[in-house]
Amino acid sequence: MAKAIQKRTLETRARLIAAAKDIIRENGYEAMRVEEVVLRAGTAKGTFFAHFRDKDALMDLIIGERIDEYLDDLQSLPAPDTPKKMAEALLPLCEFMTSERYVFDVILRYSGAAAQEEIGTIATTFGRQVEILEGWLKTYSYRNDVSSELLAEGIHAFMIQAMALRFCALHNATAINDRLGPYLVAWLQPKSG
Amino acid sequence: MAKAIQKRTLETRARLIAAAKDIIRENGYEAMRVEEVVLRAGTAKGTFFAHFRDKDALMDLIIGERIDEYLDDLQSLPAPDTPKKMAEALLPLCEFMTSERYVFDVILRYSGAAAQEEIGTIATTFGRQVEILEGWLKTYSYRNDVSSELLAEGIHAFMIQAMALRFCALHNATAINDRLGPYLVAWLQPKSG
DNA sequence: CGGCATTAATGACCATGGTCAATATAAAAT
DNA sequence: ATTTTATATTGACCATGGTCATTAATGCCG
Repeated sequence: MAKAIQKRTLETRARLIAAAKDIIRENGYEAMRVEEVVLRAGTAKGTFFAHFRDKDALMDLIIGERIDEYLDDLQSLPAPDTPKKMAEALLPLCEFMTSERYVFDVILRYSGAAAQEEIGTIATTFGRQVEILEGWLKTYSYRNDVSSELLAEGIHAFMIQAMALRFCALHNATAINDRLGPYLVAWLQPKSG
Repeated sequence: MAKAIQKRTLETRARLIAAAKDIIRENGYEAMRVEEVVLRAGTAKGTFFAHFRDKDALMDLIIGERIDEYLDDLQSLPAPDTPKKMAEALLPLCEFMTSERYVFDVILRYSGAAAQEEIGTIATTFGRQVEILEGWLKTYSYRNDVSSELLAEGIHAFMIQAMALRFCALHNATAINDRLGPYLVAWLQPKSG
């Protein structure tokens, strides 16, 4: 049996999401409070949790949506033909992901598909990102001793690493791309065995 | 001026830590509640926060201590001469780090030196780990087109990636080492340019 | 219509981490 | 020993996410 979702439901949900986005636009992701969302949306608190498993589930949705926009941009770009250019192409996405400590935390938490069962929006975007990277890797052959899937996963790992070090007191002097660039060169164009 | 810490302070602190460890031993990391710690230690709640910035700071301490033990083990081992053996050597540490979703979350949060200013225990262990890896990399030359520091950071990135995928609904079928092994082979012994 | 079943919304309530002005204790100065 | 200062402890209180039994809409059917 289909769910038979009422129109009202969709409206309420839309109002909640809109309210959350407003708050984020005004004061950033970290500032989002369920109470405030619910107040602006004109619903009771319980309603929020009838629509979203928890606060993070809504964050996952909103952040994931945003990531998807960056991936759209990436996809409209020509495949970069050097590791350095690749790092540059990925920079805007990295910058968004690290725009707030809180945002990066949510992404880390959900990228590993935190919510055990369901695959959330962010986790989905990660799959998509790996696909885009694989496309790039097939366009220009960087190295061919390993599968492009493995290469793509590696790029992902290095992105996370470069971003994480941004928040590290010991290492935050270096810009993301001054770190990601060398990583990708070493990963995609090793000089020898 | 030195702080002139009282003996009492150290005792209280020790009681708090001991209580927390007891709870963890009995019911796991996730189960640790400040209220319960304080109850067992026989102090007021406020005392807890006079000793630790927040709950996570204590977790950082306890988990970091544990990681240090694993690093001691690693250090007492002979340097592994192949990427595969390296992955095997790192397995116990990886298993501890992923023993609970919550533990991995704390590690991720604090590895990037979450608490902006102070360098916590976990962040410190990460520095130490990189040192150990660098030692290994210098003993047997894997590849020499890049610095061993960069290589060590890469190994770290791949460890995180392999562990994160453990919690991913899409990828949790693969064992950590079936993933880490290939990563390290590709990273440390690339076959060509 | 007017009942009837299904789905949505409500808000009082709970769990838990965290704060802070007030108080008690220890160490130093007289 | 008494006063003074520094440090540690306290617990009532707050902030915020999350729950759930109850109530209200909605839509269907005769």
